[in-house]
This record gives sequence, C-alpha cells and structure tokens, in this order.
Amino acid sequence: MSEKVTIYDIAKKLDITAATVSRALNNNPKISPATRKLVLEAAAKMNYKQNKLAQALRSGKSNNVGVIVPRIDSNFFASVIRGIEEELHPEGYHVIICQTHEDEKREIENINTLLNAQVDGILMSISNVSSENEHVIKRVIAKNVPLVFFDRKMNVDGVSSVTINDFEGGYIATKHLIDQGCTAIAHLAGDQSLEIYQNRFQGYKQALLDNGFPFKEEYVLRTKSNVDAGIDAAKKLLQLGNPPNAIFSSSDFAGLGAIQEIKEQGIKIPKEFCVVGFGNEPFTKFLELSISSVDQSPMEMGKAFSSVFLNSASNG
Amino acid sequence: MSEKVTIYDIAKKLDITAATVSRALNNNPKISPATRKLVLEAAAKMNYKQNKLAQALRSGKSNNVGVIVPRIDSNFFASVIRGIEEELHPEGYHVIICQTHEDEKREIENINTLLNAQVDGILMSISNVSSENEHVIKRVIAKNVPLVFFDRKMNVDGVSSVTINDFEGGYIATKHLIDQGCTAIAHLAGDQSLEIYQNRFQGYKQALLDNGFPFKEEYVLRTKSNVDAGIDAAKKLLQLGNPPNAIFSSSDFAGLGAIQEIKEQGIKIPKEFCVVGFGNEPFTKFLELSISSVDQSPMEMGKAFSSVFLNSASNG
DNA sequence: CTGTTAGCGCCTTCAT
DNA sequence: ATGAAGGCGCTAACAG
Repeated sequence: MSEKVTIYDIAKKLDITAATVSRALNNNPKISPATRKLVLEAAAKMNYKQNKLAQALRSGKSNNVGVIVPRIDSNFFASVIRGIEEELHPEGYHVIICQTHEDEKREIENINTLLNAQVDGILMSISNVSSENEHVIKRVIAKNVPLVFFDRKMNVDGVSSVTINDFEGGYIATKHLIDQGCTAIAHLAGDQSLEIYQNRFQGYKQALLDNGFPFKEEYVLRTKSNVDAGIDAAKKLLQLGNPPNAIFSSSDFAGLGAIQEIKEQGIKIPKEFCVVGFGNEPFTKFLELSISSVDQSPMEMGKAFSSVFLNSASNG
Repeated sequence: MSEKVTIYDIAKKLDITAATVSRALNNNPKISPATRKLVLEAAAKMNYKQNKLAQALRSGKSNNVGVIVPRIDSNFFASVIRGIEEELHPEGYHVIICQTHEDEKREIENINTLLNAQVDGILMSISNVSSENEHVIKRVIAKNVPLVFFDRKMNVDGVSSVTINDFEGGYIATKHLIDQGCTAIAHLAGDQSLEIYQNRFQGYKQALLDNGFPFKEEYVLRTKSNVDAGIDAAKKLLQLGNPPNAIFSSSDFAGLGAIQEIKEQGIKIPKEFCVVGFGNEPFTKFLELSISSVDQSPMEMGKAFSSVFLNSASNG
C-alpha cells in the first residue's frame, strides 16, 4: 500500500522545507550539491513521483494535447496520431483522443472539453464547416491555445493547417489514369463543403483540361466516404449511355466499393476499367494493382503538426 | 481575449462567495433556486468554464484513463481504443494514448507517466513479460489504480483481463482448415512467452489431435507478427521434404506474407494451399477467400474494458 | 441556505 | 543556500 508521497514527506524526513525539496528536484541552481544529493536519494528511496496535476494547475500547463478526429479506427487518422505521439512523447506530452463521428455537436463538445481539461494544444480534422463551430474555434484562439488543422481544414485567421496538396494529388491521380490510356474518367467527389474535396476535384478538372479531355458533369458524383456509397456511384455511372472507363475516387473506401460493383458486373479490372483512390488505406496495397492510391503520408502530417505545435508552444 | 474566468469572478460580480457559486454550479441541493439561477446566468454570460485540472487535484480524480498499446496504427488496437472512447466519453472520461513499440523500457516508462498524470485507470496490452514490468505493475495495484489487460495479458493477482478465447480461436481456425480438406497443416506460432500465442498454439494442437492428425514439430515455426516473417516462414515450410498444404498463422500479417510467398512459388490459393490468419486486420476482407481470419472483435474488447473499469471505479 | 476556512501538491517570489 | 508564505481553482467540512 504505497501511499502518496509528496515533497512534504521528503522534507519532513530530511528536516528541511518543501521548497528546498522542490528546488532540488527541479535542478534549481541555487542549491548545494550536498542537499540535492540527499533529496534525490530520499526521493528514490521513498519512491516519490511528481503529481503532474498539481504541477499543471500551478503552471497552467497540462502537458497534454488534444486530437479530434472523425474516428480513430481508420488507418489514416490512426497514423496521424501515431506520428504525433511519437514526436511529442519525448517532449513529455500526452495525446488525448476525441472522436466526432462526423457529428457537429460532438465536435463542439469535444473542443470545449479539451479546453476545460486545459490542453496545451489542439489538432483537429474538422467534420463540418459551420458558423457554430467557427464560433468555438475563435474562442480557442482567444484563449491562446495553439490550434492546428490537418487533412480537412477551415480557413480561420490565426490557425495553421497541415495538409497535403490536395489539388496536386487530384491532378496526379487523374493524370495517372490518362497515362494508363483511360479515355473517359469519372470522379467520385466527396462533400464539397470541405476544402480537401474541392481541391481534389479541381485537380481532376485541371488534369482533364491540360490533356485535352472534356469535363463532363455527369461523370462527377458526390459520394460519402464509404464502401456502399462507392457501390451506388459505380452503378449509376455504368448505367450512363456513355459510361466511363476509369474512376478517380476522392476516398479509398468509395473507390473500393466502386471496384466491387464493377467486378460484380463482369468488367475486368484493370484491363477494362481503372480505379484510383485517395488516402492510401492499407488494404489498397493488397489489391494487386486493381486500385492505386495517392499517399497522404499521415505519419508525416502528425509529425508536421508536432513541430508547428512545439514551435508555437515555445514562442507562446 | 477572453481571460480566465473563475468562480471567484462570478462570486465577486454577484457579491456572494465562491463556495456558493461552486454549489450552484454543482447542483448542490443546499442552495436557493434563486441564487442558482443567478449564478448559472452569470456563468453563461461570462463564459465560465470549469478548470478540470483544479477539480482533479482537489478530488484526486482526473477523469482520464490511459491506454497502452504496442502501436496505434493497427486496426486491432485502433478499434479497441475506439470502443473505449465511445463507451467512456459519455461518462466524462478522456482517453490518453501511449505506444510501446514492443519496447519494454517504454512500457515501464509509460506506466509511470500515466501514474504521474493521475489517471483513474489503465488498460494495456503488454508487450513483454518480465520481472521488471511485473514490479511496476504491482505498484499500480498498490496505488489502487484499476488495471485491465486486454489481448496480451499477464497473470498477476488483482488484475482483470479482457481477451477472446485464444485457445478456442486456434482450435476453430485449425478445424476450419481440416474441414476444407487440408491434410498437412503448419502453424506460424508467435512469441511463445505471450500467453495468447501459447493458447492459439494449444488450440491448434488440440484440433489436430481431436481429428486424428499427427502433430509435427517441423510444421511449427515461431515468427514475428509481420509480413517479412511470414515470407521467410513459408519459404522454410515449402522446402521441407514433406511440405504442408495449409497454414494457420497466429498473425494476419505473417499470414499475408506466407500467402505472398506461396503465390510467388506458383502454388494456387486456395485450391492447393489454404491459409487462415488471426486478428482480422481489414485487408483480410479484400483477399477473396485466399485468407480467412479469426475475428477478435476489438470494439467489443474496448467496451468490455470500459464496463470493468466503470465498475471498479464506482466500487473503489 | 450561505459564509468561512482550509487544503489538494506544487512552485516561486520575498526574505534571511 | 534555505525558509516562510502565498496562490493556481476548486470543493468539503464546519459554522451560523
């Protein structure tokens, strides 16, 4: 039953003050080597552990950062978090996870809870763009808590963001299909209120334009990022009088659904039809060339956030 | 610049005491409806947010739980965490993530940091069984911090654990292969110092025995849980004078590697060779029957932990 | 029903 | 180099 050991316990045992113990423990220069040694030894013997909570209250610094993602069990988000954790752990920070499930209320609620928990920074991939959460986000800024967006962002003054170049990604993906000899390329566009999807869409358009292909409105379908949405979309596309022979999907999941449907209809992939996804979910690696995917390098994003954060933390 | 608003600020404005404000905010029965209303309104107007840190220090309860996993970017662990987060969020708890990368030092370090951060509970999938970490774990118990193992566990008095029945899983997987007509079944066993791998191995043995198949030592290879290890293992097995025609792999990743190598050698899966994995990484779903996998239901594990934890938290 | 007091564990002036 | 004192923000025990 090792009870709580505080600096007072050490002080009492050594017949000195808690202040002195604190100084010794914190490598304060104003202390004699002798007492420091004594304190350190006693601390070790008594198995003293600093109470981070008290320190946090005192210093106003919790050494925690919050990460808000739609869901954690997606390889992309998990990898981002891994990147953050690996970078920040050595600096003494912890990572607190929040999920929104794309729900705006939970998103706002999560920001507030993290603020109440006095996190030193917040990294988020926003689910919704609305005046509601814009309001909360402004409060984060007012509180001087470093906020960084990643992947899906929102343009707010004073907020950095870490994204890949989605325009370029969309461009490359489309160009890749063109290079493969595809002549009629459809696009599964995501939620167009989110900038990343807009940009991927623009990249797609630009690639068509630059390579002399016409842009056809009926080849663009807005889909959710899941397998079923991809199946539906593929069905619709294949029913067109002049169906496409390739798809650039904004999402790996939708792309996978499309592939399933296309195969289902007896069309050979990739001989007769090509699909490129976006996001690089690990399953894309095992589909034997039937789907390529633009890599978002999530680990790198996580690490990028960490340096942005550490910077603003030390300058703040 | 919305500065920190404390209960003292509210108290001053209303010309009452901080204690009264606190009571009003916490729905303490001993307070007049009138003052409560006043306080609540003022709090809202002044945009007061409770400082959880202060509350935590005061109450000795941080409302955080720590989760220690080898890595977070594995679908299995991510799903467990998702299960925990979903269950615990409504109860006001946060989830703090730590990764060990299978490193014993980081494992011990993580436990200590979580303890220092005053978490209310710890859920961990241990990487190593050693006297070192057994020592730290005993300290967790001594501190009365609820500790629950999941997936990979360790037998320590006073520690619950949440696992699937690995023995049964191994048994079912092997039986499945036998039912498919496989006659020579090899086993990629994991690290045998971990109980889950021992149990899967035992399940494998038992299934062979119960169905009249001989157990052959040379059919059992200890492998790490990654693709390369699976490739190596398959190479060795196929070089045997009497090679197997099926593999039960303790790990999906090793299983995948084995499949790659087997295909590489021109052997048809699943016609000539069957592989069953364990863990249910999502990619197994897209391999068109070439690999089956035992489902570990990670979300359920996460939820199971949560109820164990909430129980001990309320009884503790 | 409300005010007073005290302390959670730590650190940091201000003295000495 | 060390001690004394106060406060981070909150709540619980004790008065009244």
